[in-house]
Amino acid sequence: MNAKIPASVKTENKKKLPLFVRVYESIYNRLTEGVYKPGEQLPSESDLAEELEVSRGTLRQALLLLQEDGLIINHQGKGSFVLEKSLQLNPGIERLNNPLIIYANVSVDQVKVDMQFQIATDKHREQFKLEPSSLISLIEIIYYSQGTPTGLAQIFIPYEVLVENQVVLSDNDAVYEFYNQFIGQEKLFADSKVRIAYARKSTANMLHIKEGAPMIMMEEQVYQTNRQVIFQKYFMLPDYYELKLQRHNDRHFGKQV
Amino acid sequence: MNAKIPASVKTENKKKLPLFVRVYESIYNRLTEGVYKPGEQLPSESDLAEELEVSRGTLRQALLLLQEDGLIINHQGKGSFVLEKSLQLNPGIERLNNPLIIYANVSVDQVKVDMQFQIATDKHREQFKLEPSSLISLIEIIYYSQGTPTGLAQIFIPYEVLVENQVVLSDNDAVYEFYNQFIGQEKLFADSKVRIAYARKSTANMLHIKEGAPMIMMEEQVYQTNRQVIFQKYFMLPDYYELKLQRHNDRHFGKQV
DNA sequence: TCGTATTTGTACGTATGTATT
DNA sequence: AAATACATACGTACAAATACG
Repeated sequence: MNAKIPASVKTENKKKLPLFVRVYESIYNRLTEGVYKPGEQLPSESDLAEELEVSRGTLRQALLLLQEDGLIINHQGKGSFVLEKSLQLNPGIERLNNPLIIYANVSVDQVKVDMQFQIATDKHREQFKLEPSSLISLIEIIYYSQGTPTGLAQIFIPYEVLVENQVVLSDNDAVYEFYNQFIGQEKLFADSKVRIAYARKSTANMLHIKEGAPMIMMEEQVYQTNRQVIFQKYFMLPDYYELKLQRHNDRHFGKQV
Repeated sequence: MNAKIPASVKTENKKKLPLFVRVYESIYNRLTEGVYKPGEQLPSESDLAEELEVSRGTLRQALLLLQEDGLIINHQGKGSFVLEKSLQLNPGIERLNNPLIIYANVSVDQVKVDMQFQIATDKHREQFKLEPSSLISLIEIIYYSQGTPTGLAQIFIPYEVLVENQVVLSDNDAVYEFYNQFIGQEKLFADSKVRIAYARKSTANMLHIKEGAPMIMMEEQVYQTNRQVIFQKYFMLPDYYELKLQRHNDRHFGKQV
């Protein structure tokens, strides 16, 4: 037990967050600050709980989060251990991020945003469960690195979703900001497909590549709780992109879920 | 409350599994059997716990697993609901599976397995933390659909890992079986990269494609607890493959993990 | 080899907080 | 405003795996 460590996490400012989250953040900070170093064993749950002045159950909730982050690993009978840095994986595309920004091997320093409105096709209407003659907005974003295009995003959002979120439609920058913020929010999930696509004339022109050139294409439906809110496609030029990803084999319990 | 449902899950045969797992399986079965239908509300946690004769905490552990499976969703104050079938996503490549089999849009009905041993290169030695002059086995598997190649797997496994797992090396079929079983086991995870690769002469010959043809390439290091046990590459012909994937935005708590 | 102590995993009961109806 | 339902938190007890003498 280390006496120099602040005794209680309860006294911290963020009072609205659940206790187990604050405990998580507290231990997370110790990990990043090197109080507990890679490979080391954490104090026992009883000791840690006592030190942080929470119940063991609450502490275990926090440790569970750290496990999900891939920062620590628990072994029954042995203890909890900080994983080696080499094993602390950065989150990949299984997190709902914007791969055009995250996975570029050059720095994306410029975007060109274009926005237009279309009458929803039958396919759109079915996907988004829209009324007839609803409007769909198509946001096209071209990503550049030092003047050279690296990729393209095509984002379909029902007009009504934009209205609900009070987006200022007259300003392309505001729309871009909205999109980035919207994708980052919690409780969103997406059903995605990754394949090779070959540039059609229009995309070839936009990305300054030859017609028929292969690109990494990621196509996905994004859901908010139980409603689809976005349909989008990411086109990535193969020279600039490599999708990173963590793959796990969690529980199956004999049953292939 | 439905009186026809067997009262207790405690009396089931599988006594070794934790109670919350048996409760999970019990509710899972009710979902697949349609006792609780998509869109419906589950009984309240208190009722369900009482009916299944477990504590509410244990029931909640089971419900958590169902949530992670993407089968149900909980809303504070409202209740737990079965997700619509359309929203019940099939697990994608974020699960450590063999994409060459899972994501082929044609049925893979034949494989050709080849195995050879190499002296570990410095890169291999570093990756796997091997002694000098260790041996690495390279397993090459070509996947066919009706005689046509669809993809290729190149799997590097240290010889000592094969020995530990008592693999019969003389039989290629046994090696193939071992690999499938090994990949499917629990507590394995992988750091993966997906990009476009262009066929070199040797792979072009194996897959009956032109040199320079684009392929989806997935390259990954597979770890068991804290030791790398496999380095592998999957090459997928773009005509036959589309990688499916679920993307989430879980917790961040203000902090980008 | 065999206990014994330690450590994590599971399970229960209870109480209270918070969001929804 | 009251009732309902899920979320959080605590305390306790025991089981299971591991470590150690």
